[in-house]
Amino acid sequence: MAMVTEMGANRTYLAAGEPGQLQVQRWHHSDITTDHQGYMLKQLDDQRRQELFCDCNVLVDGQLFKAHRNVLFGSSGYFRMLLSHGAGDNTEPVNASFDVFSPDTFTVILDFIYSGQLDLSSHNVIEVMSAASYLQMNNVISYCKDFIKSSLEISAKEDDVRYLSLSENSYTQGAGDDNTDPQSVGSVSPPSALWTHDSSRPQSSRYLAKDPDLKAAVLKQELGSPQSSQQHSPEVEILPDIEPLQFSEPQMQRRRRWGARRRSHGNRSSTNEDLAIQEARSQTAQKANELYATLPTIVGVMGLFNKDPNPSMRFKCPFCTHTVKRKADLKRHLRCHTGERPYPCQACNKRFTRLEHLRSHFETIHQARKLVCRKCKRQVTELSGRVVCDGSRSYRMCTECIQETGCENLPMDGLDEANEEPALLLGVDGEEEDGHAQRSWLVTDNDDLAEDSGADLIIQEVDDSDEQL
DNA sequence: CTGGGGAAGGGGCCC
DNA sequence: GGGGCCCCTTCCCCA
Repeated sequence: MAMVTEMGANRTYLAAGEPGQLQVQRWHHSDITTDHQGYMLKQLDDQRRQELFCDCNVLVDGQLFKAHRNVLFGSSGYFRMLLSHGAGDNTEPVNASFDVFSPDTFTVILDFIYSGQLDLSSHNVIEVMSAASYLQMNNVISYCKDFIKSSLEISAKEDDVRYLSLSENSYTQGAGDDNTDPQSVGSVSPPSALWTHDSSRPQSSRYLAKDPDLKAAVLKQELGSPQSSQQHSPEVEILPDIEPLQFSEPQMQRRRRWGARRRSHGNRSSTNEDLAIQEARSQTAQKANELYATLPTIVGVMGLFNKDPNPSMRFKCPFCTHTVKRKADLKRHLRCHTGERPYPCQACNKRFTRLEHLRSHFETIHQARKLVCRKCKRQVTELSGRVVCDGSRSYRMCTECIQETGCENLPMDGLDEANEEPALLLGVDGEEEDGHAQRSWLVTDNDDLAEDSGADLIIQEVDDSDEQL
């Protein structure tokens, strides 16, 4: 038997027998496959709407939904477990009841199951994600995450390299300030979703699902839609009613870092870019607040989590599968999803999700509280070592290593760090930062610095909406 | 390319 | 509920 694959035609066929003999050919064409899958899904959806052959009754908060157990089985881990228990008896209709999400939410979920179209908006995405998590529909969770990410532009770390390259280009081209188009920077795509703009519909964004099965399922409907002629690939369309923000929080941090670097090189500007960042930050805070406002109604879930034999009240994160015992811990955890960083370091402008992280950062980076020589790693006492500054960073070095590296040859300005640091921390316009950055590898004589119990650390919990950059 | 070390981030839990 | 501590993992930089 010979198998021939024509990649170009995306066609595979199997030929049996010798030339001249009867050949059995099976051939597969992707268009036909997706066409057939879409057609079948459409048929099932029609049957559901007409309540034909429905063998599953789902009661959601008093509202009855009818569906096919095969479809639910194939779409949801929850239903897979539920239905597999009664797999032996397929004659009786299956009943399921939910009160942990609303009928509207289940309508969105069910429509997605039968059509591949997920009707997400900023108002329902949290609850849809929570319901999807409950129903163990990982693909829906993933799409909700992408929707939220794209809305908040909480970019993942995969974007770092691309962003930095953009930043480098923007900021190292001399007049980078005015040339920095927020749109160009904000166009970094979320890692698992592709966004494009439909020119026929301004102000809207289209979500391109990467799930091939989903694409196939949706293809039929797309082909049948009036817009299909404009499309080159099957897509799942989500029409967000909130505009994607221009900058994510990590992106803004990097912009700020680059901005500080530029300022330290004497290129100061605080006009359109700062305003754009301020606006974006304000929007991020607003979106986070909107998300928080919806949480109390959905995060409290009673049940078995992590195979805990004792059922207890735990709070489930609407963005992931993580559960915590305390609401306060959930609030803390949510910051890793919302991108909130309410604790800025006034010395270097880096922002943190927790006060303790800020404190740790400040003590490690700016106060040199570790009594270890940075070079030789030996213990350093106040007599055997000194604090050495490198830009905004401070280290301790033993006397021998200081002599080896030649740091002692650097000018010592007799700076009293204990008095200098609070002023530095209070500064917000970068002036102090500039002065500090110029004092590269200074050796200071202040030994009280390390033992000071953090009094130098001025902590401000900043309201993002009116923060000065 | 790889391994080590430091910094950052996140979870659990106690006060 | 907030603050803080401890522990672990991940990321990033550098040799």
